Amino acid sequence: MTATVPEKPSLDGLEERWSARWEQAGTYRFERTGPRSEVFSVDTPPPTVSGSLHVGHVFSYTHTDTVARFWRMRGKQVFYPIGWDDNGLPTERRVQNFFGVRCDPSLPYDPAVEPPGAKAKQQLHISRPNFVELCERLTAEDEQAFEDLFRRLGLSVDWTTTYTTISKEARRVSQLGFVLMLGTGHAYQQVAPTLWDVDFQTAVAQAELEDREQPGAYHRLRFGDIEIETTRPELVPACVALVAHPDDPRFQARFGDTVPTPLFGVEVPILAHRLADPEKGSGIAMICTFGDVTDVVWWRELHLPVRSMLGRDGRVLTTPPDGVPDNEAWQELAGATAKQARARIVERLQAAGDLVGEPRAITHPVKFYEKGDRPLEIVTSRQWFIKVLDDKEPLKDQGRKLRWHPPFMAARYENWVDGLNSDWLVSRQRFFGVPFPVWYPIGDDGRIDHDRPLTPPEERLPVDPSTDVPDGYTEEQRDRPGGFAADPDVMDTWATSSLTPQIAGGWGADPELFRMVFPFDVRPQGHDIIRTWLFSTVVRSYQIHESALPWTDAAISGWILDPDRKKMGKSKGNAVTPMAMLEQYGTDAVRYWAASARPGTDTAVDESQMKNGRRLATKVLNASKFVLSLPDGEGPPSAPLDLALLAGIDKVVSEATAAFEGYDYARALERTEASFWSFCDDYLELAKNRAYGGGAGGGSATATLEIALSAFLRLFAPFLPFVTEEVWSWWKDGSVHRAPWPGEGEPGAGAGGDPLVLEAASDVLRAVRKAKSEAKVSQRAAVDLVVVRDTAARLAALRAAEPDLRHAGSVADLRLEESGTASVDVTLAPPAQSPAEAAPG
RNA sequence: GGGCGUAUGGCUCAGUUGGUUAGAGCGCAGCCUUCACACGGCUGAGGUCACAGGUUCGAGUCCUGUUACGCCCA
Repeated sequence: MTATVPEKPSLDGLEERWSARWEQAGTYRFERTGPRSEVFSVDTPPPTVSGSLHVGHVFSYTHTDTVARFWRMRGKQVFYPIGWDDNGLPTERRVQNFFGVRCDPSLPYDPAVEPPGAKAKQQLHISRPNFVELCERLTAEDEQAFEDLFRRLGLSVDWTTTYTTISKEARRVSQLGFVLMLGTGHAYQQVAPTLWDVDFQTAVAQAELEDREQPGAYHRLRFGDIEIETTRPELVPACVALVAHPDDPRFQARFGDTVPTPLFGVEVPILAHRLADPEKGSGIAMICTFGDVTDVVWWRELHLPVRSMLGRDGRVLTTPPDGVPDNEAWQELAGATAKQARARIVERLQAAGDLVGEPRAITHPVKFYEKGDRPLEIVTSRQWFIKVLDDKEPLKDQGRKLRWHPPFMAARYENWVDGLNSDWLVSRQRFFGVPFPVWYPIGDDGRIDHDRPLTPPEERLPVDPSTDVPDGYTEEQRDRPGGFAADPDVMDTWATSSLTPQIAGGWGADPELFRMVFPFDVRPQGHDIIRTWLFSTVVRSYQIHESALPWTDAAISGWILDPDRKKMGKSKGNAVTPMAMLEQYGTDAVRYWAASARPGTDTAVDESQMKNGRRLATKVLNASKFVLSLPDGEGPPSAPLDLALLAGIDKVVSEATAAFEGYDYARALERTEASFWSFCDDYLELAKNRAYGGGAGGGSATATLEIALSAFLRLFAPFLPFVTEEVWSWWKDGSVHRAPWPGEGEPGAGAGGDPLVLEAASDVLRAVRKAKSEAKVSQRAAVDLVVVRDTAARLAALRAAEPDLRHAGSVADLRLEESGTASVDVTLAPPAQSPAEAAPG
């Protein structure tokens, strides 16, 4: 072939070489040509850069990349940006420790601030804009590490379109989304009891909860003549009522009575409510403000007073709630953590004779913030919410309209929406995040008027209300009577990352781009964040973009497990470094492993699969070298064996294409790979002699080899981008990754060959090899006679490839006999004879 | 408690609407240094497809139940 084949082709060093070339040539650059229908847009997950790199990144991002590469070869303009999620708690904590600073949103911006560093004895308090600057400085380094990995992994993202979730542009989009939803009433604020993390001192949303089984104990307490059971005896001072099921005969006569709380003697009513479980404990429970979410329901529905006893730091307040005596028992609790308070009050209850029997140990599920270490408490505070409960049904419809890959993942979404029990709480009492673009007027009496929030016009966004001033006010009026006050909170991370399609697509800033890419084609992501990222993105698009879905397809990838099939976690010390893996096996090999995993399937790290991937890449290199060092093909293919091969390739192409269209990259790879191995093992051996120029049909063979190689390289290109590009560069202009996907209209496509010719010849060849193998002789050993008995149809097919078969097996005499029972008998030449003398021809 | 998924050779997995001797890789065994390939090739051993019923001419594949494991939700 007209090609420049290296003497000794190698896989080493391909990554550096081709990554640089692709960057230089803009191979993966998104071009704004053509309409939306010719664009394939990917809403890529922005990884949390403050976390560590792990194999999971390599895994799922490879899946997306194979699909993006497929569509690029299909002629689409691929919009494949990537973002870095630097917004949120993980970054906040890292920056505090790294720079020795603490954010104080009440401070003004100081352009000359000097962070003291990690070793500082005292944390320096700095303004929110200063803090954000430091976050940006630190995350820039982290982002570089991610970018290095993803480039090494060969992701075909367009590196000119990266974004970060704390960038000015992301803040603009995030705030714009909020302001619009405030205008439509989808966002609202409310003073309400909410789940609260006492360590982070912030409210948390339903989506961030997790139940953890915790040891606890039922304590049977005496309230007058009634005995209740509780796992949280320390909340007795916060008790506002007792509650039993309305149908419970044990308590029906008592509804309306009051009983005194132990130790404090506060009279509380006995009430009826359907949520009281007669089976649980003594059948009657105490309602405290607030011990758990059921307390909140009871409190609301039974119109009970509030007796709060825990502060935002999770400690008992110094002064008792209204109506509760400031007695010795209280003073012993004041200032204690919930855990300490429990131990103290149990002792006192015991001494007072109000504890019946011994506490009964149990394990029960307790709600935690997923990033938290202590059980959540419930405190009353002012928070921002986004309405979702009102839209449950339409949001479920949105989920049904989405094409899920694999389809069963849709159930996760539907389950979650069904289980929603509160609106989406989006405010966080933290610093590093997108601030709410809101101020409040302060009355002349100094009271903040939360009912009349002031928002900036769209063109002023993004703003930081802690340093920016609402229209019509001056900085001097900040926090003064008659002036204004900034909303102190920031948005939940998901409130911003729920807008990644809008951020990446330039919503509100680049209408041309937005029209070309939105709604996106696909959201690839893990199933662990269906309830957060996927759900919240659906909500935002539904509410902002007139009921639009943000994408048509959701490709859900599984989790990566360590080799022992345990969940891969950096804390467990079992995480394999992805860069080391890429260096050891080569990128193509690691991608092969990742792409072998079925969509949505949890997958173990399997180095043997990477070895196999490397073997495949090497095979591609060697087979290509062989094909490309042959004489030029003189087409078109005409020999029956050659047409049979091409028919097989047609089939593989259509299977791989269909698989890719359904996001089943793994099937596409499997089909291609299986076909490629039989191409190498069987077809190549059978066609070799003709290709070298021996016998008739040499031109057909070389033309066929050329067509086949071209197709295989392109079929493999999404999976093995480096080795395929390397080989492509030996004989073609341009990048294989911009070459058209094989299909109809190709040379050799639809030539109408009979696959049986290749199949029958391969079967006989295999039998010959087996005979030689069992006789422990070289595969080059001569065969005197092969007798094939088979059906007329198969013999006819075989006859069409007879010279090829005889050359490939060094067979002197081939006899074909029609028979009902198929068999192949191989008679080797006598061992005394040397191979050279026995060679046929 | 509700939902989803998985169960196939020693290991990791494929098996698309039910159809001829259930496939691959790794591992294992044997052979071959062959003019594309020893960072290789060829050949082979190894499976009552979790269990029990059922539908069917025919079930790894469909239905029912059971068990085990994983995940999501409450």
